[in-house]
Amino acid sequence: MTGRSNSSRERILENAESIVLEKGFHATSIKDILDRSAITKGGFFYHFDGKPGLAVALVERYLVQDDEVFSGLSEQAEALSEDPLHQLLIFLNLLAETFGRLPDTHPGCLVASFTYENQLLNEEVQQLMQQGLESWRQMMIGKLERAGAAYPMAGDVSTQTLADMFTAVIEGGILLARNFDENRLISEQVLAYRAFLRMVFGAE
Amino acid sequence: MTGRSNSSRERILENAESIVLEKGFHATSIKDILDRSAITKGGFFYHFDGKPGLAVALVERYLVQDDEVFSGLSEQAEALSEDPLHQLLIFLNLLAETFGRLPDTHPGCLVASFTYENQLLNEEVQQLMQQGLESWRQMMIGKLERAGAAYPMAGDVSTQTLADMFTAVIEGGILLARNFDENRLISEQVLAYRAFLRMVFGAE
DNA sequence: TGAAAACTATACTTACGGTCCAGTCAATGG
DNA sequence: CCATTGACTGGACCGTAAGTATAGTTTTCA
Repeated sequence: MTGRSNSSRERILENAESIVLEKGFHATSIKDILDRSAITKGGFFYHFDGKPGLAVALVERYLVQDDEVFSGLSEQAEALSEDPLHQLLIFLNLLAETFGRLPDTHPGCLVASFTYENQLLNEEVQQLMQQGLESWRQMMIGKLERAGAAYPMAGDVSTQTLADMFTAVIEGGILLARNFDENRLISEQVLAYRAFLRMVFGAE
Repeated sequence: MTGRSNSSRERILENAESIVLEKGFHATSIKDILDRSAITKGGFFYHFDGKPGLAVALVERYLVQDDEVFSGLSEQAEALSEDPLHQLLIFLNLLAETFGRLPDTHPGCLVASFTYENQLLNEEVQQLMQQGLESWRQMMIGKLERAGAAYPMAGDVSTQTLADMFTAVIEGGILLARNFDENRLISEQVLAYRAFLRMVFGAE
């Protein structure tokens, strides 16, 4: 229990994540990480069980942080309205604003990055990624069901598919944003999804 | 101009693409490709200007093939209806069916894969990727505008954002499909997008 | 048939990447 | 006050990858 350890470990993870999102996991060498993190190889191997161990730690950390963002915005939305549908719509507005406020191009989603290298990653990482996607799905299913209890749902799309669409438009939006170097595109996708939900729930 | 050349080159590209989609570009070694393609290093370097040259050829080929699929489905849809909105809706149905018919998990999108390694790729590749995304956008803008000329559009979402959403749900759907190992998820996202468009155009 | 294209085969250089290990040093606690 | 532990440093080791070189062989087309 030292103050030193946690800060080094966290610093390594933070730098590693940013490099991985730039270049991909395999292309990120341990030396890349060391150079940015002011630590040596030995220090790295003290904290992580090699590169596979780093991958696990990266995903774990990413999912926790992500959950914090979603939870924070959910709480804000719930404080602003009593109505479950309005809460959902406000949540999406807040999320779009959050994406829009980013100063640079969105760095990307670690789960998406790892998805296209998943043959290299051990089963533990793959399970964590699936868990992450599942938790986003369940979060949205919860919001959609609460809204659906108060408002009839049109459009004949299953709640799960509607929930997955949340993840899909964000991941797709990030991809567009990165390629066109326009952050705006993520927010626009989130707001388009919001417009869809408004129609599904017959709101105006 | 020999028959031999084209078949070897094509065989290399086909195998390279499938390995890249499994592991990512950087993690794909030239040897991996040689082993699957029954060719030697000399042969490979005869056809491509190293790995950077391979990347360019891979994207070029991918975009052409992709365009062929979209064009084919568009033509089918246009043969089945005169109405631009119905053509669009049929097109999306055909696309969802195409995804659903895949025997294995969808291999993934090369543009998405390269997006998360774009620091490694030269400007030429990045430009090609952007061109590809732009052409998908323009294809959908065309379809949406033709439908919009015949039917009023509700929902206050810009045509471009609606067009980008096509790419977003597909890329997002592929990501979900790969992680959950359920191809169904792609088709569902395409059909959810279709349901959205139906509402936007007030169809029933 | 002859020239060019499309290769095979092998050897080699260079560099880098992941891993492991032996040692250092400061703080902690008994 | 000394033994132990946590948090490292720095470098050796070994495999592997990209790319080069070169010499020779087969295939195809004109």
